[in-house]
Amino acid sequence: MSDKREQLVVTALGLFLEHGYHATGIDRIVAESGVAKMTLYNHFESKDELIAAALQRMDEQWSTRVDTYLTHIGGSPRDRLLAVFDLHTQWYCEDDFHGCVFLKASHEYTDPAHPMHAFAAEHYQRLRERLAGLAKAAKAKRPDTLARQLVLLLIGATSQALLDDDRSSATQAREVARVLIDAAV
Amino acid sequence: MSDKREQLVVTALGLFLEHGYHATGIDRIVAESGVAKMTLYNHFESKDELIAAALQRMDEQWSTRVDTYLTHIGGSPRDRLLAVFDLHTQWYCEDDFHGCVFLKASHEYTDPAHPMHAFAAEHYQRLRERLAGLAKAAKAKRPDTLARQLVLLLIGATSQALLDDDRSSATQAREVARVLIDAAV
DNA sequence: TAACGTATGTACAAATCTGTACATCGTAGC
DNA sequence: GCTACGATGTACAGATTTGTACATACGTTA
Repeated sequence: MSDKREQLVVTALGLFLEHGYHATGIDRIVAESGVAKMTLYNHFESKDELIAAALQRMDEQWSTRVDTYLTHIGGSPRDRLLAVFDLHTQWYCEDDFHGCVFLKASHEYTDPAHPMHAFAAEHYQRLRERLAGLAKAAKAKRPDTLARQLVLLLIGATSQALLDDDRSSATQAREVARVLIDAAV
Repeated sequence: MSDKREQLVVTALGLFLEHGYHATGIDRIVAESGVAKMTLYNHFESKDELIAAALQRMDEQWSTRVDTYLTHIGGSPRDRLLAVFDLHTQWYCEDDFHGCVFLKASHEYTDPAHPMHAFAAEHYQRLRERLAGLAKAAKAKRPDTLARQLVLLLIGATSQALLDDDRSSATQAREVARVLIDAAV
């Protein structure tokens, strides 16, 4: 019966996204999740552990989301590289889009050695490796370099989407990506 | 004798950069600046006003820094567009680099209507317009589109430099920028 | 029926947060 | 020397923070 734990992580994730980690208090998480405070501390040792669980969950969520989207899209490796940008456009158009929890973590915990910051870096490292695999399949000359460039574009698009409330930044980044990919094969 | 006000803004800016806005308390700003708390509230009505003053100051600081760097560099408009990326590399290599206060503001205050978020968006809008002017001087076909792409690259480079503790992300973005600029003229 | 694990609600501890009150000190101008 | 003003230090108010104590209730299982 880990229904309560699930509710806590989901509620916390939403609040962290909208208001940040430091600005979101335990009391608010408890109130909005409809769970008793003692239940929270029964499932998690501390607020930091709840944050870590929320990041972990978002990481898994994105992993499967990218997986299912790319397998559903199909097409050539090049098409799938570009499709990642379409997926980001979908994301930015969601009503509850408030940026990326991992970029947010790197901004609130600037020390690279901090667990939250480190996990955020690893999340994007995993994305980078996945794109490098696709780039290699697309016969790019330097797949790792291309993957790094594409992730930089995605991070830029996500940051700009939040900053300018601009849902089109991913299509804009996609145009740049197309030029890069076609130049790299 | 607004020496104290200056000291407060400088100290606050550094703390906001390293720890964020919500995580930085008034007491710490007061302690590290060596100024009495009442002096702070003599110069600023509230913490939010101090944050606003810090953002304002950083905006002016960057404006003059870009100005002096570009006039010192000289060269063609194309060279100066690329030089902006070199300036960012310089920035990332500073010891006290902890990301961008404006991107940080957009992450901690996700509501686009929030004054801090709005000011951050305006800061990058000013940069965008400046780059559009250079792009026009470089005879780019669509200078506004190019400027948007370049700002997206800069935002991506800055976010990635913080996330991955990677001081080379600006040179990486510069490579992409070079391709875009040469394709746009 | 009895026992056990989980969830609950309230109350609280201890620290920290923003902002204020107030008496005092130091200096610059008249 | 006197006045005015900015800066100081301390103490505090009131709210909020994370985390805990404890008695109670519910449901399942033995």
